[in-house]
Amino acid sequence: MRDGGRNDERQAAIVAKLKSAGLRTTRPRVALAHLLFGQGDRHITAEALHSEARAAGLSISQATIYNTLNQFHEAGILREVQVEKARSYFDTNISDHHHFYVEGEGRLIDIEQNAISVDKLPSSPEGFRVTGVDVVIRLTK
Amino acid sequence: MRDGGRNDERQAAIVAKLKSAGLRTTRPRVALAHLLFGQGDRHITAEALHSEARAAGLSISQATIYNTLNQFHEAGILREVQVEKARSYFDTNISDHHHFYVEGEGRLIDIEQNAISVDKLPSSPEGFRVTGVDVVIRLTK
DNA sequence: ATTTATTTTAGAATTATTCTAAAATACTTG
DNA sequence: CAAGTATTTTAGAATAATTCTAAAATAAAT
Ligand SMILES: [Mn+2]
Ligand SMILES: [Mn+2]
Ligand SMILES: [Zn+2]
Ligand SMILES: [Zn+2]
Repeated sequence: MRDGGRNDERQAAIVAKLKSAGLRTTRPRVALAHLLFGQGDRHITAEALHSEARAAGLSISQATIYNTLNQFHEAGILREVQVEKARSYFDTNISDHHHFYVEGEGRLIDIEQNAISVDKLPSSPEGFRVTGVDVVIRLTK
Repeated sequence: MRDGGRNDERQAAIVAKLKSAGLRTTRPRVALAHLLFGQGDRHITAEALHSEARAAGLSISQATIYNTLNQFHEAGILREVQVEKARSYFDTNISDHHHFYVEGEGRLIDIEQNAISVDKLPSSPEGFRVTGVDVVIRLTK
């Protein structure tokens, strides 16, 4: 059952992504990278990713889920978003952008950076440099 | 040792604040309110407040620290700020404003609302309303 | 004063996340 | 390829912030 090599291309793209992030291409990492990066931008928690992995028939430990998410984050191919107490979201969209956060549903929605103008930033305190600007607009029904 | 009634005034102000927030004025609540509101705007964690209380000779349980912070928050006299995984900050400044967050030090610094112009907010998804706009500027040395 | 409703508390429970150290796997070298 | 070495994965325990439980203490109402 060939497909003209389309799957091989996706596979190669994932492998290249990990390689160029300085990460070894192990089976669990490649599989999780497929779930994370294979279907457009996503915002996902560790537990949700673990469920998805199990649902996909993969047997990957919880520790590996956390290790992998943290490694991807440190390697710069995932962004960590802090919107609620006690649980991190990981964002496959690493471009500069902001978020709507739907309270109760626990859902994040991207806002393009230029949809908000964060003008005239106050100057940072002496001796510090800006490592990120996070805008979260909280929503309810 | 009189002081012209200045302490009584502060005490009365605290009591009035709790009353008008619909909260009973119990001894632990009044004592914590003094620590929280008696020395200008602050950003503090539950654990830090507990330490301060002990240092001030108060014996207040951990559960009461959490209960009180949550009640003050629900009553609208404290704001809860989510900047790092696994730990909440409570902010005695409940006006609309934003924050610098100094990573590593765990310190929050207020930014007046009009020091940043969050213009042309994108319209919220159909059926939702905005309950808050949080801007966090992360800093490092 | 008595009664009733609320609050405080010690300690246990919960939950996301990290740690540990041993087994498995990936990469390198001969 | 065959060892050897470095990295990764894993089960399960540990950690840490927060919440829960249910009983004792306190506050408000009668
Ligand atoms: Mn991280
Ligand atoms: Mn709360
Ligand atoms: Zn996003
Ligand atoms: Zn503040």
